[in-house]
Amino acid sequence: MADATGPSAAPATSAETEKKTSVGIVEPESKPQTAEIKRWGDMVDDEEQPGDTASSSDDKVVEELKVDKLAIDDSKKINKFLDDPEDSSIQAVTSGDTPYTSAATFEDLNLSPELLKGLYVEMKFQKPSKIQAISLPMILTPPYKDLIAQAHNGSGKTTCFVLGMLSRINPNVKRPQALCICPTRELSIQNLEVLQKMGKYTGISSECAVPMDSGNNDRSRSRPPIFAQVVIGTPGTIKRLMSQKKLSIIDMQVLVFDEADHMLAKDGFQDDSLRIMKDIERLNAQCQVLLFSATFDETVKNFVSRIVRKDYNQLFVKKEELSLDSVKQYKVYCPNEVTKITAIKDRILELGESLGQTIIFVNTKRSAGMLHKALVDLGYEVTTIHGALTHEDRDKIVKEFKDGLTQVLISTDVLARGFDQQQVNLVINYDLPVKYETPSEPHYEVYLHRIGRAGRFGRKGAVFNFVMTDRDMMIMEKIDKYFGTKVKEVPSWNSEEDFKAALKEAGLL
DNA sequence: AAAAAAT
Repeated sequence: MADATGPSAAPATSAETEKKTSVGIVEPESKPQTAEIKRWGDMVDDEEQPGDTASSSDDKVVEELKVDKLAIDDSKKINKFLDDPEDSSIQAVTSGDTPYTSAATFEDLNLSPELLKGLYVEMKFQKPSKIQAISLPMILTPPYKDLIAQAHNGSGKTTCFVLGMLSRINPNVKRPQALCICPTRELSIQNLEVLQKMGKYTGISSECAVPMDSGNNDRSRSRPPIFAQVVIGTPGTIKRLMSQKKLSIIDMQVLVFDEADHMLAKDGFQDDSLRIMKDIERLNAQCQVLLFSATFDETVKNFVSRIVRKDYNQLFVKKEELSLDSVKQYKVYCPNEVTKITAIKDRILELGESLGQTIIFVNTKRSAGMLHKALVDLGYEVTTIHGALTHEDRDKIVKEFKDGLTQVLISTDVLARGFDQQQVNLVINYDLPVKYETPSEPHYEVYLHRIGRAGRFGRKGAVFNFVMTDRDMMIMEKIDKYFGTKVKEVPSWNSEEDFKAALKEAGLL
């Protein structure tokens, strides 16, 4: 148990010279991938790492995996309407000399028959996505090392950690063995639903640990202890259950942080997350920690690499390759609030359901309420979600949207991350996401997460960024520069043709 | 003071 923690705890076989090859991640040899490029071991973290991590980065091997788009198209693309989200590089850094082989099929992963059945029958998956192919062997191969994994929005990260949790449960132990912490109630519920679907045939028990009925007076202290084998929830509730001894962590094998960059940011849930992690670590030093997100800015990246166990694996994507090609981004100049509302009304809502579903992001609850009232007063059916609503209302609004009963959802950043609704083709940034402390700076991570609500799993999508002020103009320029994109301008907010042309170009009309 | 979580 304790021997799995130290850097020296690598498996007995430690042939220094074999390190490069033994660490390798082998691409599935299925296709004639002549265009595949591999680069080995020469580039350690391109970030400047002071002395403290020198020893750990020495024994890491970096590999850049690139699959040429054409090679994929030629070979196995079945659905030509889906852009392949896999065709960008993921940078893998493995540690120690554990060999990993990329999983070409789910069968390669030694999953239980019940779990495989869940993947094929319930989830209707055929083969692992790129992040799944690379990360799952790292997650599932003993010795169980911590993993920091970045992958594109909608590329299937949830499946990675859900499979990780499900496949490590001892069915005979009827106590919590896997814990997943999420930033919002909605994401916790969504992840639990995925886990229950995927694990349908496994008999594994699971439970959500999120704040309960807000409607009544807080009698929530009478919550019973948790015996479920997998627990997914929000930090405050998890922390409370732990301190009340209603959530046993003695058997914990896997600890997952979804949206890990936010969970471990100091303006996020750093304190709660660290507390939970430390408590579990203290009782259970071998517990595997998995950190997943589409974004890790340099600060967080540096921080998280220090808090996981020394001998960890990591997968990262360059920020210039993080934007989804399948989601076309636009900016629209609107001189004032009224024109923003008119543009939504005349250019978007009037098109009706042909666009699929739409999410309109705003920066504040007040802005959400204002826009909601304006559109409802104009006679349109929109729903709105933000953190000031009751839990019941939030659940209801999300459910209606997921069931397709509502087409247009106004939201604060409560749904910016992780929310997965495949029918969302259009995202509107009614307000541009900015950093709170420095409102002239874009919030790059929030921007990327918001636009990632469209284009799930390679689907086509469009984003309209409403630009009202000079400051907004600058923010869009900074976003372009940061992500290496060139967000096109819709010439006139008042032109039906302009919008239709944009939507057509995005593949939505 | 913000989004969110929770006290």
